[in-house]
Amino acid sequence: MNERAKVGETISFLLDQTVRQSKLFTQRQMDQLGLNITVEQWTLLKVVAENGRISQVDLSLKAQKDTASITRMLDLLQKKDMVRRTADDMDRRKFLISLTESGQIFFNRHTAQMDALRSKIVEGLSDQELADLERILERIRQNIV
Amino acid sequence: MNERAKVGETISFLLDQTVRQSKLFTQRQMDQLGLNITVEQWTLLKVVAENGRISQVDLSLKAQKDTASITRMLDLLQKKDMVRRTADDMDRRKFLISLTESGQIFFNRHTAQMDALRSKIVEGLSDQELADLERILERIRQNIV
DNA sequence: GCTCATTCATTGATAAATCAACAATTGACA
DNA sequence: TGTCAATTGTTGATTTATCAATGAATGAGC
Repeated sequence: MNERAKVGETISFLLDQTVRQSKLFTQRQMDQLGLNITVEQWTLLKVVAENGRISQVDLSLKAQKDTASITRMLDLLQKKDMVRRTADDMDRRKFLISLTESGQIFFNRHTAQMDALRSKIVEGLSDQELADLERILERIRQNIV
Repeated sequence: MNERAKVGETISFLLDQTVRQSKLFTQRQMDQLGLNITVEQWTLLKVVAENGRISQVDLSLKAQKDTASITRMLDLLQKKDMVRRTADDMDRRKFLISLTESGQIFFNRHTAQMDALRSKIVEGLSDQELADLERILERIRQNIV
């Protein structure tokens, strides 16, 4: 391994750029489709759709985001009438987050498009390559615990 | 390919998390070492070190960042007396960016540590796996042009 | 039953990313 | 030479991430 690699040659740089540009690509496609939400907001919406009536801490675990980020993203999604916060009778510190009716409709209406975008990003990669990628990323994640 | 994968199972999510957590890991190590700059600022510093006397547009190309981000990051690095902006005699729209003396000293002093951190992230990956990773990321980048 | 540590959600400060709009220059070309 | 489009850097608005600190509520242990 070359310890004196230029910035543009390092794996971290490549990883970072790839992720950022994928997100940018997805965002622009979403804007063109007129979705009017961000990539991150879609991800959060999807987690809520998959887990309905979930607390913000659990949401932060599933989405792997800081609870502070979750709070602010939920504020925005709530303004767009996509999600609601319901007080938890069992634990008054908590809110249970769920999709609103229009949030559910929005999610259903755009899931296929979003899946297609996601597929486009890994287009042309074989199952073997995808498996390799997952394994490598897993290893990296172990390295930084 | 499963079109109905949960968020946590998608490649985009894995990529995103890996990059974010690598950055977080690196930042915390840097904080412990007392570097007092951010991961992104180090990257920019490194690009300047590699390209001395470079314009902000060229810097934005090398670092693959928006010129707006470059402007603000340079403001911060300038406050820390790491870089300077010198007026370009040939083109009065431009500044030429270079390391200050203390910026150069700082960069020299910490390069080995930063290289070590970078190595730690890909520890245990074979040359073959690194090559695979680069190829796969390259393919993804082609997909989103 | 009380106390005290923990948990949950929020807020503030700071950094970085994106887009859009802008002023000052530059340079192409009619 | 004069005009006009393009380039360079900056700023503003918005979103997301990080950490630290906070108030309210919970629950474990005495």
